[in-house]
Amino acid sequence: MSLEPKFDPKQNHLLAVLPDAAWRMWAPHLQPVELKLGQVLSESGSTLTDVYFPTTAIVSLLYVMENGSSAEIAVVGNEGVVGVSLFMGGASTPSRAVVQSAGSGVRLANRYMMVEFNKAGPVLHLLLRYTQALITQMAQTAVCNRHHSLDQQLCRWLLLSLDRLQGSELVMTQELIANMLGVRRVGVTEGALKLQKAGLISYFRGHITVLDRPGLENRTCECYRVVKTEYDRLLPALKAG
Amino acid sequence: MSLEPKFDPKQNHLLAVLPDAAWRMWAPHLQPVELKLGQVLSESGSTLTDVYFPTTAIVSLLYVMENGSSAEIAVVGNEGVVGVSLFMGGASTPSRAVVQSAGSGVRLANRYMMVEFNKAGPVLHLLLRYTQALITQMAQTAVCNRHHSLDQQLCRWLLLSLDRLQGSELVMTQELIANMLGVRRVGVTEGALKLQKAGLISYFRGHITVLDRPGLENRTCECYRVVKTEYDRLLPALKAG
DNA sequence: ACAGGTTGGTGCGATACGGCACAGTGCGGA
DNA sequence: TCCGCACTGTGCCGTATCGCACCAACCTGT
Repeated sequence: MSLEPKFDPKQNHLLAVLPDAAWRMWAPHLQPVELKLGQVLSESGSTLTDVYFPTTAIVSLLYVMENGSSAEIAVVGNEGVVGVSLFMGGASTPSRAVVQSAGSGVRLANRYMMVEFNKAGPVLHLLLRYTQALITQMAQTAVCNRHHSLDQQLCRWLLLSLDRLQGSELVMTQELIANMLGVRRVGVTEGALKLQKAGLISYFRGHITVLDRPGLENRTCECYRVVKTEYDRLLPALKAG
Repeated sequence: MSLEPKFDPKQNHLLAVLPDAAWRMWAPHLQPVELKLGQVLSESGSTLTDVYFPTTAIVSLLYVMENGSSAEIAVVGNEGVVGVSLFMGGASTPSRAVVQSAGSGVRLANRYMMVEFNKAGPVLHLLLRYTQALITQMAQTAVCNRHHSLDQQLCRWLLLSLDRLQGSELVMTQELIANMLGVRRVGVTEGALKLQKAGLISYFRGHITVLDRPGLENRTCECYRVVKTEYDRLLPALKAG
């Protein structure tokens, strides 16, 4: 074996604990790659063709907003793998994977990963696609907490809740909403007052009615749309229902 | 069928698009349940025994901090399922599932879910456990963005990066760290200055050396520990490596 | 009809962080 | 050797949000 030790794939902990049979399947197809600082392993929204197992490099999962500012959602080193969306069945994610600390890793083409994935049944596939949508929601929650105003987050929260109900009324006190958003109750009061004065919602003692849904969508940040789009993309069958 | 229409399991979109064969397996075991406002479906850290498919209810995934304040990580309605950690192979998560809007749902005991899960091979199982750890990291990023100071987040970020490197040096400018955390570069400068003056780190033109790791752990918030613990729990084989 | 709890609204000072501008300092290429 | 750039540090001001305290309106049960 002429690989330099620094390219030993087993430096990646996931590969290190792979069952022997799987290791023998994958080993010939693992390509050592040098990962340079700032290198983009996968662009937001693009279809992935490979997964990367970092050995000494560190990769950041970064969400870049429309205005250019960004936030790291998670970090992946030799304990993990970049390209989770492939075996989750989603093919892409709304975040960018960028090398945060230069080093090495190994690349595996999607098709080998798929052999494993395809052993699972359609039910698990469905559940995993849902889970990927859930991951997007979590990531966007992190971004939103970082960058957007309480008012925008309130709109986002109302819309996400509304999407999961039939009518246009929410039974929900401002105190509870505050707990959900992780802010003061008073903050929600102030935000809700603005929305009410703008004629977008009306509420009374724990009952919130949305009067102008497009109005809410205008006020909220991109986060709502990103999450919504991703649910629709990953679970298209649900749109009709 | 004597079920009231409001307990029709197919109101849940995931169940609605289930392949026929799977539906026939599961249908007899789906128990209609009423979900009441504030009801806790799963407590943080406890081992799940059932998954819940909401039909008309909405469930919040809530992270409750040690000091009692909280933040919603994600919301689940009739488009999804509560208890993702079961088919991810993790059995529990550090967040609480609480009913945000009363309504109905159906419950499925873990063992039926496991039939599907077990069709997948050990490789997918490993990858899914990793993914669940990644989910925890994302959720904690959201919580941290909401509740903790830039200084604490900086410590958390340094520690998470350090865990993925060999030595105690990071090659990383303050500007890049700022992009990761989603804050101003100046904010990182100020935080790093404090850490340097406290003797915890030293840095020079893009090279950061951690001098006192326990000191950093003391300064950071619970988020670091939660994430670390969850990685160790879900991927115990990696601890030795 | 009254008491007590729940829900929503207002006020006020403290502060952490953002935006912006600019200065010092060391490295590295021509 | 010198210029330019990258990295870090400082200052100033605006503001969103927090913590806390208190009040007003309304509902519920006895």
